[in-house]
Amino acid sequence: MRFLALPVAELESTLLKEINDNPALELIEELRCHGCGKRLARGPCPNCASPQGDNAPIVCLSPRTPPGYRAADADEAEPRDIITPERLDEYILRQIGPALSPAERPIAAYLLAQLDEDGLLVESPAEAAAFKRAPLATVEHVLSLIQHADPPGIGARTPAESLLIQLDYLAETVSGSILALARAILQDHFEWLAKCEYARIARRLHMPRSAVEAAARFIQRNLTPYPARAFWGERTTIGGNGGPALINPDVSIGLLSQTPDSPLLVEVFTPLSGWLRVNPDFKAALADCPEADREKWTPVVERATLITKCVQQRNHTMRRLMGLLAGEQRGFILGGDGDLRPLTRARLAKVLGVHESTISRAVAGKFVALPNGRIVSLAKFFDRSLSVRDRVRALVESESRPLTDDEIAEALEREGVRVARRTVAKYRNMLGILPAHVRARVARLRPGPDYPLPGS
DNA sequence: CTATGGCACGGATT
DNA sequence: AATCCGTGCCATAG
Repeated sequence: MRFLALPVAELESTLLKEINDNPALELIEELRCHGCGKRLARGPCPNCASPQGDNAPIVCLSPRTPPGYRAADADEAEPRDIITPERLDEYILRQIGPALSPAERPIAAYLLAQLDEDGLLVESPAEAAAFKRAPLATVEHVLSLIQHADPPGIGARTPAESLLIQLDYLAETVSGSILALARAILQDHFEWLAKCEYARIARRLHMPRSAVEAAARFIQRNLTPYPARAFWGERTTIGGNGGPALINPDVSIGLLSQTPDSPLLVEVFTPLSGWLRVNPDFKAALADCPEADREKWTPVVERATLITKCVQQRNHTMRRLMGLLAGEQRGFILGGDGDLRPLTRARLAKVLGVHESTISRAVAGKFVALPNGRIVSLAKFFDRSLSVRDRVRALVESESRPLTDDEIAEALEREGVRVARRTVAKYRNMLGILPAHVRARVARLRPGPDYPLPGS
C-alpha cells in the first residue's frame, strides 16, 4: 500500500472504500495530539504547542479541509482536482448539439477531442475528414459551428485564426476603424505583430505608426491567443488571469501569532476528519466465535490493522518531513521566491534517516497552502533555480534600459551568482520575459486607454 | 558582429 | 534506470 504517495483527497476516497467493505475498520470522531495523546478537535495541542526553543515550527495533524477548492499559482496546473478540458468538450457540445444532424455528432465529438489545452485544433479539417471518412464539407460545417460557440476563438487552427474569430465576435457589439486595422494586421502580418515590429507593419500598410500601435494594444488587451484558458479562467479563477488550477492543499502553513518571529504552525491534513482504528469489539468477537468464522474474518482484521498502520506511518512521515522543511525554508514561506534556499531531496532523506525515494514519494503531487494564501507545489521547496530566476525577474523589472542576457548574467555575477548566459536566456523564457530588443519596442506601448469591451 | 534560440551532452537528482 | 538541468556550440536574424 503506497499511501505516502497519495495526496489527501485521493487517500480519503480510497480509505472510504476500505471502510465501506471492511467491517473491522472504524472511524472515531476525535483526533489525538501526537505529543501527549490528548484528544482535540483540530489544530495544535495547547499542551505541546508551547514554543520550544527559538522559533522551531510546530507541526500538528488536522482534519482534512472541507472540499472548498482554492486557486493555486498559474504555473502549477496539474491534472488533479481540476476542472479538466473534458468539461469544455461537453460545454461546447451542449451549445451546438441542437444544430447537429445525427451523422455530424460523432464528427463534432472527434473534433472537440482534437483540441489542445489552449483550445486550438491540431489537425486540419482534411485530415479529420479522412480519418472519420466523412465529406470535407461536412467537417468544415461542423468546425464552423464549433468556432462560433461560446469561448470565442475555440477550434481555430492557429493563434492568428483564433484571434480573428474573436475579433469577428467583438465586431458584433463594438465598431470602429480600429477593428478593420486589427483584422488586416492579424490576417497578413501576424509574424511581425508577434515580434512587435510595428514600424514595419505601418510602412507596409501605409498607416501611421501610432495607429498600428493602438491596434496592437487593442489586440493585446481584448483578445487572447489561448481561448480555452480564458474559458477556464472565467469559470474557475479567483481574481487571477490565465486560468490557474483549482486544488486543495495537503498541508497548510500559518503563523501561530502575529509577531514577526512567531513560530510557524504546520498543519498536515489527515484524510477523513477522525481517527482510524480497528474496532476493538470486532477483535474481541473474533476471539470467541466458531472456528469457520474465525478463519474467514482473520484476514479481514489483518488487513484493517495494516491499513491503520500505513495511515499512521504516512502521517508520521509527513509530519517529520514538513517540520524539517518548514524550518529549513522559513524564509521562503514568509517571504518570496527569492528567499528559497537550495535543498535536495537526497540531503533531506539523509537528515531524516529515510530512503531518498521516500521523500520523493512524499513530495510528489502534493500542495501546501502558505500564510499569504498562495498554494504551491511541495516540489517548489526543492527548486534549484527558483531564487535565481526571481533575481532575474527583479533585475528586469528595475532596469532602466533593456538588459541583454549577457548583461543580466554579469549583474548576477556581481551579486554572487554564477550562471552562463545561455541559462539566463532559459530563465527569461520561463518567466515569460521577452528578449531585450523586443522589450525596447514594447516599452513604448505601455500607456494607453483600454478599448471598451462589453461585459468585462 | 551581436543577441538569441535550438540541439544535444554530461552530470546531478530522483 | 529515467529524468531534469545547466551549459557549450552552432545557426540565424537583425
